[in-house]
Amino acid sequence: MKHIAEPTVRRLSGYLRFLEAFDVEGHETISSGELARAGGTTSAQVRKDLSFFGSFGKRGLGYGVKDLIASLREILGLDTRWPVVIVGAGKIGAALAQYRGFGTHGFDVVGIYDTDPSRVGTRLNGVTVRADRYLEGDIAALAPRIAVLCVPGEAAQAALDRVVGAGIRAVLNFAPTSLVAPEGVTVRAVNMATELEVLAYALTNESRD
Amino acid sequence: MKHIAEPTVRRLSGYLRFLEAFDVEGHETISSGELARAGGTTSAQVRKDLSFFGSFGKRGLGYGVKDLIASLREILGLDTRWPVVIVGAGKIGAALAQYRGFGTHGFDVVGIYDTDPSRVGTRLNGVTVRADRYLEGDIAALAPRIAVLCVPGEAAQAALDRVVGAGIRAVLNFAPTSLVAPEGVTVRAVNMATELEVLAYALTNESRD
DNA sequence: AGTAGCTTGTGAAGGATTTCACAAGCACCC
DNA sequence: GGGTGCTTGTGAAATCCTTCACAAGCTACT
Repeated sequence: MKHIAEPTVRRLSGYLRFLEAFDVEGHETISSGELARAGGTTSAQVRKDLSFFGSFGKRGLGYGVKDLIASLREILGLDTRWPVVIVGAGKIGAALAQYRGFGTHGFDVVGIYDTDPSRVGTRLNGVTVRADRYLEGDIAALAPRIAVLCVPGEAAQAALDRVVGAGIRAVLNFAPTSLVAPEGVTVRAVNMATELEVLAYALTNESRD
Repeated sequence: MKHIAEPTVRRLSGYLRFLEAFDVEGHETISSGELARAGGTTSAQVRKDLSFFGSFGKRGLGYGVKDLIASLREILGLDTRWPVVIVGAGKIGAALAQYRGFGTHGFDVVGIYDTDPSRVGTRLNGVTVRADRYLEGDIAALAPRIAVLCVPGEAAQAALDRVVGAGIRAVLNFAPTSLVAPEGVTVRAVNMATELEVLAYALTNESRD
């Protein structure tokens, strides 16, 4: 398979998100133009994005909503479920653990870890917070493929090293620190400060030309 | 000013994040190569990113850490403080409101709003949750420039329309829905599902070539 | 069966971003 | 004061991504 650009994958995910809602509303088909408007892009972009993976539409008609959902789920690797561990049960970790959309999108939280004894033992959405010393053993036993880091910035690199050492190769980092990972490990960062700064930049340079 | 690509702005934000930590560690100067390693990019990219805005380094030496921090803050528009409102005081809204990094990076939460009477009146990090009917009036009075949406997906578009109607032109959306905004309004989305799906895609296609 | 009206899929063109490569500049040392 | 070793800043080249534009294909209708 040819290499696919990350922005393309992101857009596919967005299309899927919209299609799920569109399906619930009872629509049977959708055109690339409608999908584009919802995804903030152009119809040509939508068709090009999809064309990397095959041809899913009917000319003159558009795309079958349910079919396209199924195709996108398969493309994104969502036709299997993904076990996930959350490292850090503070505010953000706890909020994530209780986020229901997690489960409905194919991701199962199989473990939550924290160093703070006062948090260990609490239940979050059916999963009990465990002491962080069980982290490596549990990863070996439960074989999660993805780790979500919700630890303070100072602890993030150490947490990354631990989960990577235990065999994890995909990490979602909520700590406000940029992490260094070995080759072959995918790290994605969700960083409040960065998002706000991009907005601040946009506002500052509104009068750009 | 020439138009600057968003990925560039994102990287600048990342450099700033790293430099702040680097400064605390007591370093005086940094080379583009070190900055690149921390930011997961290349030294040429770092220099190119900075060159859009001027020349901040000394040949043979690198960049003065404090100087570069100051320059980046100015570039990103962080030399003034930005008042922010948070719409929705559920798990995520509450977690954000209590996130201290918010304030230390130049953003002040001046209002938090919710429709749920049981949440109205609670204090989060010094700010009292107010009923959503005050939203428009408060925006007019307090003149926040940025709104952070932490409402359920079904309510997100309506929330966006309200804050935009009240004069907000930059929005950070945590709801798992893609929103349609009028021209001139910048909307950034932080979407757990999308981030996880990008990871799932990466894992599924590990053996790409 | 033929025509009209849409919409997809896709090569080619265009534009944007990243990488390359090297001249220019600074500090330190002999 | 000239030489050495590094590092920046930046045009030019290369790569990557998006947009264009149109042939092909489907449905519905006459």
